[in-house]
Parts: sequence; structure tokens; C-alpha cells
Amino acid sequence: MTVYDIAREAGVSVSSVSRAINNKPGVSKENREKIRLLLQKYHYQPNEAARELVTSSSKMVGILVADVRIQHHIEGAYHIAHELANHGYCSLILNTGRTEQEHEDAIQTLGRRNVEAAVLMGSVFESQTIQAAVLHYLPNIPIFMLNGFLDLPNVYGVLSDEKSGVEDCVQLLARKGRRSIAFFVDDPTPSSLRKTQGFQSGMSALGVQAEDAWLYRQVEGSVQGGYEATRRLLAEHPGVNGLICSLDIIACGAIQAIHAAGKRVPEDIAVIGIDNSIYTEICVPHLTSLDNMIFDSGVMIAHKLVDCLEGRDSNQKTLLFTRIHERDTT
Amino acid sequence: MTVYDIAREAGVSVSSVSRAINNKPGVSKENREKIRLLLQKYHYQPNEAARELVTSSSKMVGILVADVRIQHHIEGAYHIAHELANHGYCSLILNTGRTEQEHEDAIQTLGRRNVEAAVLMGSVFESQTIQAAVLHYLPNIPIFMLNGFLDLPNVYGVLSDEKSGVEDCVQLLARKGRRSIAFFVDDPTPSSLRKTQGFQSGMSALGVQAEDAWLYRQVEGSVQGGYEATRRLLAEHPGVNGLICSLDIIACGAIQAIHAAGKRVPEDIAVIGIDNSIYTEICVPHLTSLDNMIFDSGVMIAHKLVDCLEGRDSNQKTLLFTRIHERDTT
DNA sequence: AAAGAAGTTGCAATCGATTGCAATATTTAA
DNA sequence: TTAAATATTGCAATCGATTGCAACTTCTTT
Repeated sequence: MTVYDIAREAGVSVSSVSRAINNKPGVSKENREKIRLLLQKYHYQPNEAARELVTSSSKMVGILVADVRIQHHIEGAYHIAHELANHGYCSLILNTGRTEQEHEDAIQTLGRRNVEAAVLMGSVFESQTIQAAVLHYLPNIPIFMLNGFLDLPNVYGVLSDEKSGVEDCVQLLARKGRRSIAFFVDDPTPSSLRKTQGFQSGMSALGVQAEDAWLYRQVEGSVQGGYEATRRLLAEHPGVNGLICSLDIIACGAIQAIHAAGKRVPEDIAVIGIDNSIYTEICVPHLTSLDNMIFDSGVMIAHKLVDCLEGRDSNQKTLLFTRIHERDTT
Repeated sequence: MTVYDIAREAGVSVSSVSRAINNKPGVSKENREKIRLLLQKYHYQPNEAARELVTSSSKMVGILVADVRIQHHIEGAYHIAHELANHGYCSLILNTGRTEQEHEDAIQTLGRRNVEAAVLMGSVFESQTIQAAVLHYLPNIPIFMLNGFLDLPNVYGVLSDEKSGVEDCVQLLARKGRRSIAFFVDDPTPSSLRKTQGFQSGMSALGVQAEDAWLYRQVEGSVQGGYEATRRLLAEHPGVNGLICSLDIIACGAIQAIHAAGKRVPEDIAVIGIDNSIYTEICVPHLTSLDNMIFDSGVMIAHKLVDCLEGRDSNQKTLLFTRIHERDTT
């Protein structure tokens, strides 16, 4: 079914049909009605490719998700997609995989699909390669970054101040009388770098020597990973009485390992996770966690995106404040 | 940058450029090379809308996700998207919301975007309305359903035998000496209906009267929901010694409520969840859970989809067997 | 009743690719 | 050397919409 078929059967020209479809003036009442009935009768759906070709507007937005394991990213992506659907936009969600090459390919794909905006979810997109790719393939559309930023005129970023967030965690532990504090961090991304910096500056603010700020890098982001790292920690530093984990799920594994070693949480070791995810209320005791506002960032990005597509303006860089949700592990 | 620009600068016709881009025969070595260099120089990307219009193949697949909260659906969707990306297809992932109207709209959208196949994730798509919508808007493309099926020639379904799965759960509890068993079920979807049937037939196979098979419907799918329902259960049926929950997360809440009431898991009450999700190893004790193969279904759908797009044939309906992962709550 | 304004209508060009076909160039075979 | 076979090339149509423009109605207004 094309506009031509409809036009023929209605005994009018394609222009009239097109105008009727798009509710534009220039069609008489009777013809409008005649056309409306035919559209309905044949379940006519316009061919978006043809439409896109002539109007050069695709009504699509690209969303790149780097790490599927982070629930908040996923939910954020779906939230954005849903919000956009309400405004007549389709979301092209691409799961980009791990390598920079894959990220670049994904950006290229968005370019050729003529998306009208792009969302990059995850701090891994904060890199030179991506910056270059954006310049090449998406120079003219707004780019929205979750938990990241690139210094380009068309880039909008929503970030949370993870560094001070982790500093706050250290201070909270200090207030609870803990000074032998360890930090578990997962994959080396810009985001975990910021968290690590927060840990280090927080500890040195406490007057703790760098070598006594026990930093465990590349802890696997899973219950198992947290469990194993904690066993190592307890063996290497039996005096530890505070622990901060870059992911809630790692903290869940840590709690289990601490219990398995016959120690109590929080009496012997206080634990703080990061993300304030659903896991915090599944584990027992319920996990104190730093809310890094990932979900809120997603919501905010959805807003900014809609604003932008509808011609309203907004800040290029938004910094959100983090907040510790204190539960039963501190 | 269009093929015309490239053609002009290379001093050849657009046909040659097009053929060169698509690695088709009919272009001399020298011209091929000349064109290749120009494409590279200008970071040329073909306009997919134009391509789609003439070839009427969009290289896009639609994925509808009904319930974002189910981690396995999400991960399945991303898995499928990733697999398809390796075969040159883009995924249009739509988060459809709750109402049938939204589902229908989403299917309409897929139609007008000319997707070459569609994946419907979630049993909620197993309905008359959707069947009609598919007939109207997607009559000619293959449809892949996860945990659901429609009796149409172009529909492929991968389902797990949830009914017998839940029957098995009942039997497992029975073997552990439990006969006072409750079942918590969340939203009324075709899937939870099958689970409910499994519970009922399993219980009657044990010779338990229907009124003694304690069925709690519409338990909210959250830790809180499980907690509240369990408090009610313990008040109404203090003798309960077995519990099956339609979602792991509900079971997590249940365990906490049981502990709060001063009872032990599994000694006093054995608990089984469904989904075999990550939550099973976060809660303590680790949750025994029925693996309903949602993730495997996703992987299998990705396979079927690729097979189908590449012209190979496959079964319309695939039934997967479920399996109980016994952990520490039974 | 005539002139002007306002509303309808359809022709034809356009978007950026692909592709069948005819024309031309090149290679091979006799 | 020439005819036949093969390879290269570009013209022009095509996909299905949108839209500016000119032609044509119909309705006001004086």
C-alpha cells in the first residue's frame, strides 16, 4: 500500500493524500474523509525510508550501551527509549561490546542511519578514539553522555561527582571509627579512575599513608569476584575494619566472605557499595551504598534530549551530587 | 557526501561508484582503487534510507521488550542485538510499556520501519490483540517469540515448559517432607498462568485439596512485595513449610520475612524461586531456583533469527526443559 | 455582476541510493 | 587480422514519500 494506491482509489492526487496523512491544510473536508477511510481500510503505514529520504529526518535516536551488566544503564536506556517513543522517536539501541573498535563501528552505524541524536551510556566513551569518531561520523547532531564528557560543541554530559562521593564514603567510615580501610575497584574505566582518586584523596585527608590505603584493582564485577578479593584482603590485612567496593555486587560477595571468615558486618568490618542498586536490599544486612545517580542521570538525559529535539536549549555539562544511602552495613 | 559527489570527483558514473561500494563486478581495478580512496578521504557513509527505499531491505530487526524489570529479558535482548550486529543488522529495541495499546503501537512502528524480523520478549505478547496486530502490520516477516507463541505461519516461538517446571518444584518440596505449600505469583500473564497451573496440578498430584494449596495472586514483583506477602502468609497459615515464588526477587523478600518472624530457612520453611537469576546467590542462604531457560531462550532465538535471515529453515515451536538449581533454601 | 481573496487540486521535481540494459572498450580465439 | 566473447561504463528508471508552484474552483465583497 502506497500513497499512489490510496490516491488512485480515492480518485485524487498523491499530493492530497500526503497532505491528508500529515494533517496539512489544502484538502477539502470530503476528500479528507474519503482518504481517511481508505487509509484505515488498508491499514496504511507510511514507508519511513521514503519519508526520511525526502525530509532527511529519521525520527530515530541512537543509544549506545557499553556495559550490559550495569542494571542502571540498561534501565536508563529503556527509560530514555520510552520517553522518546512518547515524542514520536524510535530508539536504535546498540550494545557495543568491549573494544574501542566496536565502539567506533557503532558510532559509524549511527551515522549512516541518520539518527537525530545519540546517547552514549558509560564512562568508557570518554576517550580520544571516540572523540575522533564523533567528529567524523556524528559532527552535526547532539550527543548525550551518561557519566562522561567530551569537549566538543555538540556534546552534552551528565556526570556525578564520584570522586567526592567516594571521599564522603571514606569520611563516613572514619566517623564510625574506621581507619584501616580497603577499596575494591573493578575494570579500569574513567569512572573507576575517578572513584579511585576519591578513595586516595579521602584517605590522605584522614592522614593515612598511601601504603596503608589498601587498594585492590581489577576485582571482577561479580559476587564471586567480591568474595575472592575479600578472602585475599582478610589474609593480607587482618586488621581491616572498613571496605568500599566500586560495585554493589562486589560488596555482596564481600559480606558473604566476611561472614564465612567468622567476622561480623558492620561491627568488625563496615562495608559500603556503589550504585545504590536493587542488590542493596537483597543482601543481608542491607547494604549501605553510594548513590551515584546513574538512574537519575538517565532520566535527566531523557529530558535534555527531548528539550534539544524540540529546540529548547540546555547546559552542556551537568554535575549531579552523589548521596550515601545508609543502611545496615555501616 | 553522496555517490554523485564521489562519482564527479572520480570522473566516473554513479553506477560505478555504487558497484565499487558494494564489491560488485563491473568496475576496473583502477577505478575501484580511485573510488576507494575517495570514499576513505571523505569518510563516506551510504544513506541507509535511500538504500532501503530501493532495495526494500532495511537491515533492521525489531525487538520488543515488555518488562524491563526482568533482567534475563534485557540481557537476552542485548545478546540478540549483539549477535545481529555481527551479521550486519541493526536492532530497533522498543520498550513497550504495560498496556495492550502500547504493544500494538509498537508493532505498528516496526511495520512502518520495514524491519526484516521481529522479536517479542515476554509472554504478554501471547494475546488475541497482538495476533491481530501482527497479521495487520507484520504479515510477511518472521516473528520470534520468547516464552510465548502465536499460531501463525510466520511465528517462531521458544518456550520453556513452566508448568512441569513448577510441578517439579512441588515434587522437590514433597520429597523434603513438605506438604503445606504456598505459591506466590505476580502479575497475571500467560506465563504466570502456566506456573499457577503447574502448582495446582502438582499439588493435586500430591493429593492435596485445592483449598489447602495456598495460592497468593498478584504479589508485587519486588523484595518488598515478597516480604509483605510472606507476613500475610505466616499470619494466615502458620503451619506452612514450603514456598514457591514466581520470581526470585519475591523469594528474596520472603526469606527476609521468614527470618524476621524468627523461623529458619530451609529447616522451618523451604523456599524456591523462579528464574535462576543473579539474585539467587546474593541472598543468604543462597536460593534454590527453577531455571526457566529465559537466557538460553534468548540465545536460541538469536540463532534461529540468523538462520532464518540467511535462508536456513528451523522449527516453528521449540520447547525447552526447565531445571531446578538446588542451593541452600531447600 | 465583476474583481479579488481564499481554498483546492495535481503536476512534476526531489531526496540518494541500486540496477537492467544498451553502448563501448578490451581481450581472446581462430 | 578479424570476429566473437568478455569486461567495463554510464544512462535512465525506480523505490515511496514530500512540497513548491501553477491552474483551477469557490466564496466574498462592493
